[in-house]
Amino acid sequence: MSPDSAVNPPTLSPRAREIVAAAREQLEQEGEISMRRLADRLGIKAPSLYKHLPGKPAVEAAIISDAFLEAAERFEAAQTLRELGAAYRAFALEHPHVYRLLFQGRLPRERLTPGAEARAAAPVIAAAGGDPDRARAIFAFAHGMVLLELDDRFPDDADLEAAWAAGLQSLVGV
Amino acid sequence: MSPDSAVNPPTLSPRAREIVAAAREQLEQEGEISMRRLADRLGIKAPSLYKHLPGKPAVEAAIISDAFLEAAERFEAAQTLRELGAAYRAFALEHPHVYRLLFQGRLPRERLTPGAEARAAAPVIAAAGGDPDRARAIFAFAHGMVLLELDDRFPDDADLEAAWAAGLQSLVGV
DNA sequence: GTCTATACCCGGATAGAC
DNA sequence: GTCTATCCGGGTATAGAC
Repeated sequence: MSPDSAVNPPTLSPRAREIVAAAREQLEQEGEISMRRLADRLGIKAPSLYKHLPGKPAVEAAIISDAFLEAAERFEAAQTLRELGAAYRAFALEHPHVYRLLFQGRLPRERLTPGAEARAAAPVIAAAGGDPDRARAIFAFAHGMVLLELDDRFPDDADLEAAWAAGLQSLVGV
Repeated sequence: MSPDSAVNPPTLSPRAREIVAAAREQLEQEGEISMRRLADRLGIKAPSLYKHLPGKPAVEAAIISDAFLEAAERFEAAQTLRELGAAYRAFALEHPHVYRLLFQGRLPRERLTPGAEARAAAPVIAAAGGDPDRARAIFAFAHGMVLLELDDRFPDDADLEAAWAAGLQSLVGV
């Protein structure tokens, strides 16, 4: 067996990569992916997309794998837990729709680049000092803060910096 | 002006109440509301629904208002923060789709029964000792934990009781 | 191989007849 | 109060032209 006989994910053709790039753009700009509008964007008809990728879930999986690695790089650059929290929030606010694709709903793990999810998670685990329960609590706090902010759940005058500081200080004792 | 001249929400007719009850059932059982299947459930055609309620968002808003009050009653019964956390998680696990309707995405506040959202939030604020930053951090933690659990984001062998305990202990110092 | 046209099924919603 | 007919928007499968 050759090394790239891996089933997940199938290696993408150059044309498929172009489609995925356009889909990422569409997601960022429109907030969702529509196969029909994605085809418009590329100047082709919707069914043509299916010659390059098996369907919408495959397009999403490719975006997810890429974005996990992108996010991981930013998280790895953080030196302190406070920086990690800030990096996490910044990524979510800069790419809200991509954030939701990565962290909301069930993850199609079978379709993802192996290791991509784990690499994004690693900095959080490290910051928790190796305690998995604490790491999960910190992750849940950050995820909850980001989603509540993206979903406009906090009052307009809420001091979110202070809430982040309060949470991180309590959870990690910084 | 009479007391019930309130614009939000419009008082529902008995028939509309029946429709909303059926929609709640559908949401719990199927995980989503479809106006077509909702009509099937009631033995009528989809367009007939629109004679009683203006559309799907109105159906959802009625369910949300009811469910906020339902959840509030359960949260108010909690005596300690540990109990409140347990009550929060239990509600989410018993009614996962309703939970998402209540707490995920933008809330159609204009359509809701006034005060319903605030009443569900009050016990959390009280448990935080009146500190709004801390209350937001606790809420974010609980929301994140619940969503990550519902979305199957934790490993199967994760000890979620321990993660809840770790988070609540840190955040409130119990 | 790459595209197109067509069509199917699902969804929410509206107009107008009974 | 309910109906039928209809529109628009999705994802996607198939057939066939180039």
